[in-house]
Amino acid sequence: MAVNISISLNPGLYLKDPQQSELGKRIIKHSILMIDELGFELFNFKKLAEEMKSTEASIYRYFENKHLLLTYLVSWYWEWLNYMIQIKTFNIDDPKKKLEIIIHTFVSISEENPTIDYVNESSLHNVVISESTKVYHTKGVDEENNKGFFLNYKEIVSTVAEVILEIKPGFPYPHALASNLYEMTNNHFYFADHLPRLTDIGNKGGQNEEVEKMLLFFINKMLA
Amino acid sequence: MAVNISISLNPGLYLKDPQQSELGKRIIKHSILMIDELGFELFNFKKLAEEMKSTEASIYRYFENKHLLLTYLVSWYWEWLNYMIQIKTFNIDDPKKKLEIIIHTFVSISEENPTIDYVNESSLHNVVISESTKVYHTKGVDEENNKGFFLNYKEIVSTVAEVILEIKPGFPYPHALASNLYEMTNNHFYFADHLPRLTDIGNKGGQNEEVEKMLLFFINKMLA
DNA sequence: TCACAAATGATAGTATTACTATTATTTATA
DNA sequence: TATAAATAATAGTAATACTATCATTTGTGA
Repeated sequence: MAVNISISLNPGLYLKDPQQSELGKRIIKHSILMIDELGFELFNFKKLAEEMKSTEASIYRYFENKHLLLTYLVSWYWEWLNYMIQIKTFNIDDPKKKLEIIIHTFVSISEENPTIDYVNESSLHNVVISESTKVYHTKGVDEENNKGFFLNYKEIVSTVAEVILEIKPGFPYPHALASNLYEMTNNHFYFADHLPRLTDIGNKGGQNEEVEKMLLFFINKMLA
Repeated sequence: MAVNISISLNPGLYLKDPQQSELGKRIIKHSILMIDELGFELFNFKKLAEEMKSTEASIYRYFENKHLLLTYLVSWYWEWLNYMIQIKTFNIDDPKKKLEIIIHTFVSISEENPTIDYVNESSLHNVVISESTKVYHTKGVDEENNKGFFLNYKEIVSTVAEVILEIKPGFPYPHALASNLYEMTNNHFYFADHLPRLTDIGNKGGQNEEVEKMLLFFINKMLA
């Protein structure tokens, strides 16, 4: 069975929808791999063009610049995460169970069955962990926010916040706890790999389980 | 009384100690103001040189590049935070009280009496809030970490983690909770200003108090 | 106060980056 | 099979991120 999922994203992010053509899909595929490998600063459209045997000019027909390409990729991740959360919590009634599933999804999303062949989910998660804060830490945030570029992130937070309120009606910081759970996940994967003294997660195997356990511990305390 | 505090930082961060000369101090002063105003991406040494009536070449004699300058400024902030925490918790015995003082310091440090005339503490705090994750989210993290560039951050986390363990011996995630408290502070100031749906903090006045109250709520739950 | 070194300024130059423009060629489609 | 659309090939520009060289100013110790 070939499931054809197409993640639909804010058209302001691109000049031409990359999911609608072969070249566009190759841009997505190779940019994820290259940003994962080189980091965002050393990545550029010239290198990407060489790598994927195309030209700079062709890539510029899809994305205005590398910042918007990164924003596109991260939004893709956010939307994919939303999608997985919806599916996996669909017929769960117990909000506590829902939150556990959400946390499990935060932590292990990149190990799900690959859904789309031109996206290496594991590399994309690495990109998100290492580079995603750059998406909204710029002087252009407010303008980009007005264009709706961060709605996919807000949706995640909104979903989780609702579940938190179901578990504990009247909880005073549902959005903060929600965004914090998400940010913590990425931060502590990063810290464990690069700045281990900022976390208690080990940098050997079983990291996912450790982070998941920690997040569960935190929410159990917070929502006790 | 003129107190002459000189914050001592890792010499690997600069080519020539900017705190040892007038020009160096002007670099610190104007770079903080310009990064606050323009954001890190639009900031560069040419603009800085024009602004401070010096030359690019002179600035390059102090800092290898703008990334290391930002790292220097953020380290300055970390060390200043360390210093304030030491002073303010010096003769406090009760660890619970200590943690409350630490949290108050996280939140309101930029409103302390200015300590050093070439540093606008309020602008520097803005720079930290908006740009500091870029300091350690690069492909060079591991190398820079080996050079000890992030020790000042680790010291904060280590101090807070110890206090956490004093309050609750055996607490399983002291470092994670410590780094999370610090990161939350900056994140929620930023979210309140730019992405309000990711937080529950308002973007009107009294933000400091709101964030402080939230952090206190969190630690009370976590360490109950 | 002279001589010398150190710091800074002035100027120029290079490689790379981040694009834009133009024309040629290939591919899809009616 | 003609035509439009997409892509490739190529060239070019302005800005960025530096490096190099030499001139001038400033500080210092004899």
